[in-house]
Amino acid sequence: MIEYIILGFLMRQAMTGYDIKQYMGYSTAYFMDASFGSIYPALKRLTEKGLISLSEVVEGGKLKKVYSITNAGRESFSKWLGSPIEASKNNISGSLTKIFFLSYLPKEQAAALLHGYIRDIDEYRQGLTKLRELVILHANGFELSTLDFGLDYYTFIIDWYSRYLQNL
Amino acid sequence: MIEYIILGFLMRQAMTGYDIKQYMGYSTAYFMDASFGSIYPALKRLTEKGLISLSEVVEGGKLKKVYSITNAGRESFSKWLGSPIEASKNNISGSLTKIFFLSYLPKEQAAALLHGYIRDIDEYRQGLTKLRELVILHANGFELSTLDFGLDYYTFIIDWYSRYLQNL
DNA sequence: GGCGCCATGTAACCAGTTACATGATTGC
DNA sequence: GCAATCATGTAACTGGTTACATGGCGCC
Repeated sequence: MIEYIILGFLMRQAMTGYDIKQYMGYSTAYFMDASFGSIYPALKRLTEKGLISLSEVVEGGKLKKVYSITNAGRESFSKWLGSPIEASKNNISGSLTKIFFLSYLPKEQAAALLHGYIRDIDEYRQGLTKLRELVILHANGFELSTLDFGLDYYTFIIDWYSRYLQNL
Repeated sequence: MIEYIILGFLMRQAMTGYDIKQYMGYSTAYFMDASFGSIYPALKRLTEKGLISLSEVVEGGKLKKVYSITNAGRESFSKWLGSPIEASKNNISGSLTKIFFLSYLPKEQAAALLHGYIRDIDEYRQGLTKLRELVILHANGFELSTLDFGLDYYTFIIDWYSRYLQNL
């Protein structure tokens, strides 16, 4: 996940590891805020894979490693961005990360992606309704309400993304 | 987390590791579904800590390890259940796990817990509103909408738990 | 005799976080 | 001179998952 966020950031401009952390702080922070302990190793891995490249710069006496995305990196990022959003798990971060970078996807492809996500969530919600019939036989009120939260929650997600899709 | 779920299940009745997995499948599965690879080691740890105890039973030729919660375990569980629900992170599972076991908490304490959670989420939501003013200066529409999702999402959470609190 | 379920467990892996270590620059 | 911020990095830990290994029972 963190690797794709980094690629996404580098799509806009070259950055250092420190910059990336800073930028996260006032952009994706609320749904995704990685630590240096995951950013620096991720930059290392991405460089080894050839998806980004670095140039070492000395600025104000400090050594800076400025990373840029390569063509292979752009390709990898686009492939990931266009792939379906996983609906199965409580994965707000996963879906929001794609929304965040959606400007890098052609409009029709973005619409298709959201459409598929809404369909998958709806399917999952229907599965929950079936589960509810089973659970109601043995669960107490408290236990049942966690399931009802789930139903309401997925309804909210479906509504929100449907509205979002219309405004696209 | 998994350790507290196990303690919660054992509050109701003694169970084997396999039972726990089964029971999760038709109760907490949609927000929390652990694998055997985390259940068995957790049972081992809980036993070592003295929070649960086991009796080995041979039933139908199969060796079963039936686990029961100890007094220390009950105490640990109640302490955890009564402690504040973390509002800071996208932690649906965390809050739902407590809702699921809320019947083990005295009504007033349950109400206080939910009340505190709603207050914390509301505070967090206000922080997001402030962040939005900052973000709007440099973000594009897609980037901003992830933040708007956050605002709508926390509004949903607040509404849901407020309604829940009233029906308690 | 083979499939599906019951039942327990371990080893390797994963995607991160926390805490630590280092050192330079800027501003009071 | 010392605190805050800039800047990079590693080691140990965390809380799991996946895949594997083992074996017995019931049923067709």
